[in-house]
Amino acid sequence: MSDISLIDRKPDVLSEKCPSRRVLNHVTSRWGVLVLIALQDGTHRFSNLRRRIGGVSERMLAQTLRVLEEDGFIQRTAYPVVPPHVEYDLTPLGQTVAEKVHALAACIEDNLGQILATQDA
Amino acid sequence: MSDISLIDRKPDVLSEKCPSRRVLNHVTSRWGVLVLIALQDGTHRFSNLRRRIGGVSERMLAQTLRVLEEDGFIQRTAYPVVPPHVEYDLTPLGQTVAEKVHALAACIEDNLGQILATQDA
DNA sequence: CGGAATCCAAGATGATACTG
DNA sequence: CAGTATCATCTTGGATTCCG
Repeated sequence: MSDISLIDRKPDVLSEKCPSRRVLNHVTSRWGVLVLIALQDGTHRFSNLRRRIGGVSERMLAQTLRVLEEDGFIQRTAYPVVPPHVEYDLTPLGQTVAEKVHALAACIEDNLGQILATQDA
Repeated sequence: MSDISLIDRKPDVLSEKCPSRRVLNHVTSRWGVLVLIALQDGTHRFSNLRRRIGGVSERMLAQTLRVLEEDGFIQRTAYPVVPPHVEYDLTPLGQTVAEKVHALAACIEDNLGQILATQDA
């Protein structure tokens, strides 16, 4: 007797236990979304990213970068010099995901007028 | 002297004060993503949705539905009968957004194998 | 059935100070 | 520069109870 959860044929975010949901949460986290978008135009250093993403704290930026690196979306490159020099890039997979995230954000930006009007009504 | 923040020419999620970021947070919230995906195949009732989205509590489902309705992504229709009968649908704008969200989720589901392998390494 | 209200636990986030 | 450690806070989320 086969157990579908063991075979795990097809990931499904609607299923409570599916690991895809955890990854999705990383990507759609408050700062994860913005980091992916900010990295779309190429390599960035830590403080550069921090300036680019309005309102993010050092702590949350570092944490978000670490999580997204663990998932394989971000490539971290540290040059052993002083003062430290660390660069962040999207991996190929990261670029794919970033495109989707960016499309979503753009969609919201494009319709923001309508959305805000709806809320007022 | 023009104030760009007042003119608000172009919404930008990377800007701390931009209202688009608030909306983006609603859409990418833990349950918001899943509600939008679950509603893609048409009308659903409350308890139906609750069963479909693994792990969501009544409280969070109700709250998420309300927020997404306020943003104009979801249409709520209550029939004045007893017992109560309430239906939820995506609005046209909601469908647009749901497509982007679904594309993102599908992208993660498709690459889940690679992602999990990366994490183990 | 479809919620709203309350209470409480857990996790996310931030400010600050410190370090290699 | 690029973080980490610590502590305080603020938000999220869940369980339960009650209601039209």
